[in-house]
Amino acid sequence: MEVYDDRDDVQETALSLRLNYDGGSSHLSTGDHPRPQAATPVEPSLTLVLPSMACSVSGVVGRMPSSHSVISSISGGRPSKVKRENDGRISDEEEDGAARKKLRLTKEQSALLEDKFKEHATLNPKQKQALARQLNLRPRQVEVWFQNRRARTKLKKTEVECEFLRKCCETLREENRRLLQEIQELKSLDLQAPRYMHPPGGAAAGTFQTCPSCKNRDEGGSPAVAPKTRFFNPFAHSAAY
DNA sequence: ACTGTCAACGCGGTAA
DNA sequence: TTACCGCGTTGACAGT
Repeated sequence: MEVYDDRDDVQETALSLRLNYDGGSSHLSTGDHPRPQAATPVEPSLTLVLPSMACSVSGVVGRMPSSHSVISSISGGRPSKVKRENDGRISDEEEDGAARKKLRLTKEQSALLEDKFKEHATLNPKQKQALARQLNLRPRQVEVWFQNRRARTKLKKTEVECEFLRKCCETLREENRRLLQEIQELKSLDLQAPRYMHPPGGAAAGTFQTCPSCKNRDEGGSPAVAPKTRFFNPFAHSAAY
């Protein structure tokens, strides 16, 4: 397969790096996925869309221009180590002795992948094959792109949640500060004012005076304060064993 | 030189 | 066993 780089400044470098990135046959089996197709394709069940991360490229979505039709951009760089995986299969890095170069997807490829990702965050084998054909990439590359894209989505979501929690924390801290201050103020008032108590039976006891509202109640008036609330005890409502 | 991004890898877990 | 996924990591590369 032909290789090029969409960045103008390095195009000549890329052209000198024509690697056989053919999607078909493949001795280029990568990672842990040089496997036959699954017998039962699984329909995607999840749809995740993060508009902020969607890359929109005007115009060219859906079909690659013919000039780009067999192209993935691979930029030049120093050779990396040739690695062999634990099952003996050869990774992408080993290609006629040439090291794997950093692949950069073209804008068109990225845009189409993003579009497909918006439709569904996972691909069944059929969709993967079709997309790979359409993009002139290997199915494995499409698969990896989707995996990384899901990871990015998750990371973004986590960041958003983290930010939300941070704001919640800040709000609660502020509320706490306010309540503490209120307590302080009430305490200082309490030191100046006479002390009242709410006697259980209505009778005044000890050294405390009965507060006006309790006095009112004891004298037959309607209580100024709400009756004592009963706290919900989750264990009290548990089913009998 | 440093840092962020991202394609790709390696491994463990899981479902069929 | 196979195919796939999530997760952590690596390394190339671009931008500063």
